Amino acid sequence: MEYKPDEIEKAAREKWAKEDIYKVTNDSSLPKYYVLDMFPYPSGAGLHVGHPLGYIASDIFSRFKRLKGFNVLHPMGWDAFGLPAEQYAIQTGQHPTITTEQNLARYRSQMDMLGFSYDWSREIKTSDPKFYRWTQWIFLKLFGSWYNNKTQKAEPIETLISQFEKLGTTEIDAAYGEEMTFSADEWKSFSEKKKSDVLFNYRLAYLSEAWVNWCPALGTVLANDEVKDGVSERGGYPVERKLMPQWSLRITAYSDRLLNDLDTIDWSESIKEAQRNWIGRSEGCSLQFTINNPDSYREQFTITVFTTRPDTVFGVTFITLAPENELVNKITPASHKAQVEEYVNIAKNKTERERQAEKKVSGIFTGAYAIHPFTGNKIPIWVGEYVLAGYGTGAVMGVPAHDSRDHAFAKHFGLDIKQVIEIPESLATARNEAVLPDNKIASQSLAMTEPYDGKNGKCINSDFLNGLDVKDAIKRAIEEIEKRGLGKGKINFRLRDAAFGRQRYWGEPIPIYYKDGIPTPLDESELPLVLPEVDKFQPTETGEPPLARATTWKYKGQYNYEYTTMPGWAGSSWYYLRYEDPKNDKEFTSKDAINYWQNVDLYIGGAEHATGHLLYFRFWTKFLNDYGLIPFTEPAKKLVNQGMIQGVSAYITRINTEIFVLSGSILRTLFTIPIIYITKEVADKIVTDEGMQNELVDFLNNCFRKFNPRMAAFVRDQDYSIKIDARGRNWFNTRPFPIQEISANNDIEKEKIIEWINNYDRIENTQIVFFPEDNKPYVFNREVEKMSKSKWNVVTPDDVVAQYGADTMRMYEMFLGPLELSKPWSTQGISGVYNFLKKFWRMFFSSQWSVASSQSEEFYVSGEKATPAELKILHKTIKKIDEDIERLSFNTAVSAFMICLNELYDLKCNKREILEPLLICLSSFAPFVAEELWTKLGHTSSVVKAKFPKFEESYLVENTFSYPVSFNGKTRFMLELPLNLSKEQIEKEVLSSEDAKKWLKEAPIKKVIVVPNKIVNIVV
RNA sequence: GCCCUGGUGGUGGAAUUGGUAGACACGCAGGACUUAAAAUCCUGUAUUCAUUGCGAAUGUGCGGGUUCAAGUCCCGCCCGGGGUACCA
Repeated sequence: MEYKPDEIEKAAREKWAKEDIYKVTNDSSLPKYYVLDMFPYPSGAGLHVGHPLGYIASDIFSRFKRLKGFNVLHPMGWDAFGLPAEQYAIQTGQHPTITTEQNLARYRSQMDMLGFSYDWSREIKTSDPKFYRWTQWIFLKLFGSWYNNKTQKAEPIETLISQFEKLGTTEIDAAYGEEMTFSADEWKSFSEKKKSDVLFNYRLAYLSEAWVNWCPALGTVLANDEVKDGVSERGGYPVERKLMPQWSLRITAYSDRLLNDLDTIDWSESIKEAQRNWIGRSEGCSLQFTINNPDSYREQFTITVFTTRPDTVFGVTFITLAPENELVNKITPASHKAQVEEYVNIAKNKTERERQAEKKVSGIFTGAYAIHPFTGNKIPIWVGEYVLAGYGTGAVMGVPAHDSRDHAFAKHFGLDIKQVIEIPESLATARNEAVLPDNKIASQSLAMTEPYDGKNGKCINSDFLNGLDVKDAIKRAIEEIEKRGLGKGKINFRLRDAAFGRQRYWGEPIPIYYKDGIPTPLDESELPLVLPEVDKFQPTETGEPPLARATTWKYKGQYNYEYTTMPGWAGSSWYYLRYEDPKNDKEFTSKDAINYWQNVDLYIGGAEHATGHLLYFRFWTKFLNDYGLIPFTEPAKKLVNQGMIQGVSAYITRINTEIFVLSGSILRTLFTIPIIYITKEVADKIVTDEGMQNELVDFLNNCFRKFNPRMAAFVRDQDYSIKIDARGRNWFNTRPFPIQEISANNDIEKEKIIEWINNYDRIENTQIVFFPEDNKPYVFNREVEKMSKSKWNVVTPDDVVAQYGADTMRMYEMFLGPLELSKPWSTQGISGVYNFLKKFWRMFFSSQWSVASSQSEEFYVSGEKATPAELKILHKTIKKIDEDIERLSFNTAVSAFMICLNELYDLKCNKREILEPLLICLSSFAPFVAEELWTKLGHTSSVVKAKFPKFEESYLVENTFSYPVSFNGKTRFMLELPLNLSKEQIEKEVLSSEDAKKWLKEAPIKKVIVVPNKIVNIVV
């Protein structure tokens, strides 16, 4: 009987569905295991071959754990809120609910096709009010909490209020936005509104005026991790900085714990490192500078800076403020006001992208001076873009000798550079700076051409710090600063609070309404606050978010609800808990469920969520733990990042058709020039080769004449000829072409290109020309990159499954290489896995050993007793598979199956005693084949419920070992010796062997190394 | 720039604790079966030299080192991939 994947897979799918085979219960005496895939966003394109990589791995692991006797929670659901569905809704008017439903139905069917063992009775969807009710509930808890630094826990806001009432701000050590001090009496005298504002300074979910990443094209605010290179991660639209009222979560309160607890979890080093960098802890101190203000009527101000290098305080020669710093306006004397304001305005209004692109130094002198707290010197105060408003105090002390940015700034504006740390001799030499006899360096004063920011060296020119090493000097300087009351030791984090409001429709409503201008939370009992219907998904004419369109969007018909919605990551920050008890309408998850399932044992997903989702995920877990709602502080014990399966895209190069011609005084575009396709090779040649350039110019001029006689006349009349800017690569456009259409040689008949362009670009074929005009096929330029619809390089699993079956697809993706590795998709080699499955199948059919036709073969396994050799092969494989799955080394496990099969095949083994346990091992990789053969073996229950075969060491016991014998480390021959020999006996045996004599000849033996059961090495 | 990764045959990759480098698979070459094809099976396949057989030398990005022994450990470079960037 032939192996027909489509038939057996269909049958198995139906069987599993009918028997509800993957359902798991919460009341089990078995040990639990929780395997989770990262929450997918169901996009319109469906799954491509890259998506299932992690799902296959987690599925194999889940099935394996089930066979090993665990009660395995392996759920799937949908991160259903999000921008693409809403953008689509804006374009088509179709409600995001509908699009989302369609998309996830497609995902679901693809997942079923691949045989994933999800318990679909636990399916969740973030856009379902039954789910987001609890997201809102957690938000309200965050809103009603402050962070007590003393207990290192979130606490109800009421405890803070009662402290305010008793003691004001004294004795409070809380995470806050800005420093506040008031007495209990003052607190009591505050208006309701004022009290509300003050509390927002402490709440974990709060509303404040904040600089945000505003994306005009998307009409919304984005979190830091949603902005890449100054543009939005989704869509690539420019992002501006804007000051606006904004809901945020005080994740910064958890900085320390988020950082420290990384050491307790088994996550990849690269993710942990990315989080450490993102959190960005730095130790230092604050330091105050008073302002030397000649305008005596003006208020006295102080500037506080944050520095990690107080040891360099004597090297301060200027102070720089961020353009956004409020002090700029206050300290600038009238004489400088105009210029400073102009500079500040320009700097503030730049987009993130412009700021990042701008590499040159910019800044302006404010006209004001500060007093150096130790030397009493007057030092100028500048404003500079390189100082960030959001970090530290938005002000830095300029130490140009020992900070590269300060150095660049000082050099550019001709400010003093004062060296205060000795440069180590080796470095000074490397820099060609003369070293004087007494180990002082010639450039120790003014002429430092490069900054030295290293932390090795002793302080010089630094009064009480002189002679101290940097490390000691830092301590000493902080001591002195604290003693003189100029500042105090401080730890700063790079991590910012997370913007939580989105000016969009398709997200969870924020359960807040505004009563007399005071943001007021809904009561828990009033949840869920359900997303209202709106006539359009766009902002209102006055620029308010879409929710403002809903006339009913009022609390008790009276007070306006909050118009912004939650960001995409809200639901995914806690969803893993909901799977444990997905239907509960009394609690987010029951205590019993949490106590049984606990946190995720194995979490598999892409590395792109390193600083976004995975940080919020940990943050919310810690918060819920603070309230005793869950008994653990980390959401996932082990995290594995699967590599990306990239696509290969084919690029076609064409000459930029926007050729401008100066007509009179206006630049006109010549639209009528044909589209000219050239290969990458030709394009590269044109850039450098003048002969080729001339040829192309002639060619273009001919095209004019041929395709546009009027233009040809113009060209002739004006004696116009096209010039090519050899440096300007912009001259060429590249455009992706569907990769599936192209042969392995990367070439294609030109007619095909023309046909495709007609269809997709709607350009008539008379307008398409190739250069040079030979008859050879067009050769493409290939690139390996992310699979994406827009690049026409997407390969779906559907095609692969149709051709080879899901089992082959599953095993092949695993066979490609280590799970964590990224690799381009290629089906080269898939036949190896397919052949394996076919061969495995044939082992179960009677006449397999005759080479005759396969038509008449019947299912047959022998009941004979297995031989020791057969048992050895089986148990070697059981051991290997078990170990490999445990360490997620699926590629080597697949190899092990192949090796096992080859060996059994050589022995012509078709014994049940061997094949049946092997089938169970294979069932987590190829569940369909396994189910079919399992049934044929006469079992009535599913292979899913089988027990993983027990490994018996006794079958593997050997009494001899084949020693590789090497001379000077080079292996020369093998020698089989009994295992029970002593080192001395082994040495004797080896030296007396014929082979050894041949190699030894007369050479004297210096030493013989014998490692029992490993190797023998003879040194001559 | 900084941080994290990785670099092994024609290709994907294996070598888990320093102990036979190249498992397994693809591809390729040759052969069997067949009228033929598909399917299946067998043999070979790191490189170079030698081939009459035995063989020999080289070899895990490059240059050093430690060791009886290095793909694996140490030092210094080069290249690819990913992350991040005025974070004071």
